[in-house]
Amino acid sequence: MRFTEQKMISILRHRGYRLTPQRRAVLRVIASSHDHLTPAAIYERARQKYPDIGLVTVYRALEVLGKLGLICEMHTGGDCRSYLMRRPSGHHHHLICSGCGEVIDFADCDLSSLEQRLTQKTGFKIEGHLLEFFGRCRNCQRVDSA
Amino acid sequence: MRFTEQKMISILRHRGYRLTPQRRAVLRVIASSHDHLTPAAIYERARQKYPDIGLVTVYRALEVLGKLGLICEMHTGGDCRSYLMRRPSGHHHHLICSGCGEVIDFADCDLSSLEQRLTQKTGFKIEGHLLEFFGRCRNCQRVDSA
DNA sequence: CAGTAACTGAAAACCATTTTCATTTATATT
DNA sequence: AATATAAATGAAAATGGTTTTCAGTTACTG
Ligand SMILES: [Mn+2]
Ligand SMILES: [Mn+2]
Ligand SMILES: [Zn+2]
Ligand SMILES: [Zn+2]
Repeated sequence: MRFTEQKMISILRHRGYRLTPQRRAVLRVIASSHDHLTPAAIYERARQKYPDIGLVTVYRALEVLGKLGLICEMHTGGDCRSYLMRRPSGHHHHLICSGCGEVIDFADCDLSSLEQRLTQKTGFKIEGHLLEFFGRCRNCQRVDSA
Repeated sequence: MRFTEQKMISILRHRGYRLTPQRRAVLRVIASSHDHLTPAAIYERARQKYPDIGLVTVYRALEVLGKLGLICEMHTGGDCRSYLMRRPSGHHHHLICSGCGEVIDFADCDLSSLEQRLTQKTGFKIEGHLLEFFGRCRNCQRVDSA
């Protein structure tokens, strides 16, 4: 389940943000892509709908969408350029292929018992977590062993 | 349990790397700090032992230490400037206070059943994971509610 | 229709990290 | 100890993603 473009627009406006053609273009790109996209990639695609859009504006749109909880970031372990991405509407995590970059979303993380233990031991009030798995997809495993 | 400076030196040399005073300085900083340090912070401290060291050299030393598995990186969820840090000698994770930045290491993550499930569902061969918790430490909770 | 705050784009600034390259140095070999 | 040499260093410049600045434009309210 994911937010539709319409749903995103209504959330945006409901929160007092203006609906500009630039934001519309960014929204459309995000809503219609099945991949996790970098800001630069979103920029490239948005330009097809709206050639005069600036990269700055894409960054600003992503910032707003982030605040609204409509996108989230992906953290690769490596050199960690934080990748912005489209987002299924709920909490989820990633399984990332270190070979080809393929990303699989998954949502069923159960860390609650671990969280409890940590809270007990440290007194921290835990508010969130970041969890990403790295590995090789089927294809890359095949190539590896060839 | 953590590596001693001596242990780190012996690993370094055993792998054919030269032992320079600069690397010695970086190693000493890392081995003697109880905190997670940024490259810049390591640079500042290393200069006290070895005033002529360059920041570039710190980066290069950290790269080598990374290859040798003597340090690892910390990923904050936020704007994700990857922080290099000192490392207890084994696999571990972080519990990070979003208020004051305090970091607590912990090692007992059991994600194997989740990993198995993912492997079965996706065919991925999972090689590693990134797990960080965010929350508020006792102090910051107190300040929050004041 | 205004009136106004929100929004935009170009350019410049930022800033952590990397690259380049000429010089120095740690180490192995005589 | 002197020598040879590949590895390591530091200054400076380059990179590249992201943010800031600022003057002009525009979406919305009334
Ligand atoms: Mn995702
Ligand atoms: Mn740690
Ligand atoms: Zn792959
Ligand atoms: Zn705190």
